[in-house]
Amino acid sequence: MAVTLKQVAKRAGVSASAVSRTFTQGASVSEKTRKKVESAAAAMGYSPNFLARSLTTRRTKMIGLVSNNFHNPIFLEVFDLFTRGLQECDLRPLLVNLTDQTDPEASVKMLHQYSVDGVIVASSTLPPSFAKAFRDSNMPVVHAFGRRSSNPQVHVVGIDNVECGRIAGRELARRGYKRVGFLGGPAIATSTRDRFDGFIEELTNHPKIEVCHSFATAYSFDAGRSEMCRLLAQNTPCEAYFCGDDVLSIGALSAISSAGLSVPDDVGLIGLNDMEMAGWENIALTTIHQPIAKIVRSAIELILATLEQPDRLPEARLFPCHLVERQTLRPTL
Amino acid sequence: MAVTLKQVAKRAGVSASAVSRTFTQGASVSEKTRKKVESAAAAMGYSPNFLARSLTTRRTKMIGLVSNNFHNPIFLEVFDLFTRGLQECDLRPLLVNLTDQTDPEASVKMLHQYSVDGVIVASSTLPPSFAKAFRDSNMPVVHAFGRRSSNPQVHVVGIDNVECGRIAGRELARRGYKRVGFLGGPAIATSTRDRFDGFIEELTNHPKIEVCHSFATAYSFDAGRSEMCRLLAQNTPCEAYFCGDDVLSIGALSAISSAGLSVPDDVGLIGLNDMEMAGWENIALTTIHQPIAKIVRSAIELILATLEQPDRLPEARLFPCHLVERQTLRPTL
DNA sequence: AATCTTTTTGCAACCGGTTGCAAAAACTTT
DNA sequence: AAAGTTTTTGCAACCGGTTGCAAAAAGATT
Repeated sequence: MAVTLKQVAKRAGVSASAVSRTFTQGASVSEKTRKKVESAAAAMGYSPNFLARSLTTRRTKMIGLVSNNFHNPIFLEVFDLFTRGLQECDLRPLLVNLTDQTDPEASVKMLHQYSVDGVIVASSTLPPSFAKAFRDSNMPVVHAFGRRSSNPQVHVVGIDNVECGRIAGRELARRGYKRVGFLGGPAIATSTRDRFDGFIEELTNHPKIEVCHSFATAYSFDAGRSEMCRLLAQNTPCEAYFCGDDVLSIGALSAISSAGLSVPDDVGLIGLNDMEMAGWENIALTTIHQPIAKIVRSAIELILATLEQPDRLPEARLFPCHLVERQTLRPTL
Repeated sequence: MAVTLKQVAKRAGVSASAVSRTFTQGASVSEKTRKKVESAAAAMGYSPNFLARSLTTRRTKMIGLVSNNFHNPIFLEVFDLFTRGLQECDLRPLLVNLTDQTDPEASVKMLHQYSVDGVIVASSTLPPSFAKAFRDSNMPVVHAFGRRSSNPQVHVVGIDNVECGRIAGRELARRGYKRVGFLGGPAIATSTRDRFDGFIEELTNHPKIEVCHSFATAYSFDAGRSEMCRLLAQNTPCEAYFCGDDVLSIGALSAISSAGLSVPDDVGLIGLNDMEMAGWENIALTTIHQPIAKIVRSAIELILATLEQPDRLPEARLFPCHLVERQTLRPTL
């Protein structure tokens, strides 16, 4: 079916090596044979088979792009950035959805069988067993949106979630709220824990502020909404909440307005991510901006560097986040 | 680095063929050698290299998943469904983002070089030159969310956009609106044209209803918002609009509330897609449900069938859509 | 024109597997 | 036990490329 190198060689009246060399960067071919080969190839519609090539070059130029976040709209942007960024570097993402996966080894094995050059794990809610499996895979791995570990064994690119918690805490304190809440994502997610820890830490500097907390079952609108409904039904809801994520905040927002309350007059809200939707006029969420584009770019750079130099020491690149003020916190007193 | 078949063969004391056969479905190996091979393989951590295998089997089990819709949140769901569905069939999606691509041939060539078994194009806004390039690629191609053509040369799975336009028109008429508008996506997108045509066609049955139309620059929140702002600033906005897509509707919704108007009292709105967000309580969009999960499942089935039987005639599978009533149209009089 | 360099070329082995084929081994049947 | 049948096995060729190496061709130098 497909045209092979040998057929081109025959037609061009040269050896197979000559054809191969015309299609490999920096190989030695005379201008004359190159022309012959190129015209034969063009006439026959030949282009080299990357997979066959990969057998000897040991490079497939495929990168496993692994995630389990297919319900948070911010990840559409993440996928967009990753795919475009990788394509620019002449790499192809082999997409792996971990959602249904129970066995971490299975995914690692599969990526290995497809000989991907490296793996980018894009997830903030990766179960530890998966993190471990990828770490032990002896493929170059970069964990984007991951957590810096005290003893990193894999590259991590993301934000300092603890610091984000502090920023949120500081901001609520500054606005004079006296009773504040943390409405986190899944309690098991490391990102949730870190944000929580930072939040609490910061607020210990303000002993007069009362702090409570609860966790939604997922990073999703529904989870945010139902958790906020529950909180509002309690006797004493807080004056303001730090939500572990924008989509959670938007769910909470919906719960608040359903309850006939208004934001920021009755309840204050601060999110995290600054997803596109947070800026929509009917949402106008005050939130902590996470520099996704930078994270993605950096993750790609890091994986490229690791391909060049596989024994590179694991590195953690954490980007600073900043507050974006919109309309869900009351003004400073 | 990686363990090869030959090493396993040596350790197990059998020929390479024996090892190969142990790892191929339905090959003839005695229980005894299978055991020997399996224990050697397990001890060495061997698993067959799919790409090397693909050279002889001519199956990579990779499917190109091509799209240019990375800004409409519904596509996150689409990607989720596709990746999970493909994984269940033991296929791997090689994701291609067409956004920056100017040359259709380049993508086709790349997919060819990676020897994908087939291609799923998931896009409702595919420029014709791309559609043509994929059609001519002589790979199995299924166009999901595509348009049925009068002379189909590629499989299409999607909805009947013309019929959706009719449904919307019929519904607005039924509600007694006398002045209705079509607020479409990009005017070049075939899906937009079809929805428009159906809408107009239906409303010719109601000569007393006045119809106007305009097109947003993209299927996005911002585009919907700014177009609706423009419309509201006119002297005589319509009583109700059919928006070509939910995300457009949500943008329009925002424009309407910013203008101090309310939905559905001042302006009625009907969308198309029934994305998750449409059901959120603070949005509650009345919309036409597009059965994404069915479309995705069907697209996968169709590509599988085409892999089995490559000369299958091009087929168009269009799924019926139905109205989901929420709170953005006024009740029937 | 003869010699020395440099570049280009083809051969052959290899990457990691699969598979048709015929021989070998294992069963059946008589 | 011999003959016939079925299953299992290894050899060798192949899938579509790349690459080290030595020979051939081209170019430079005297």
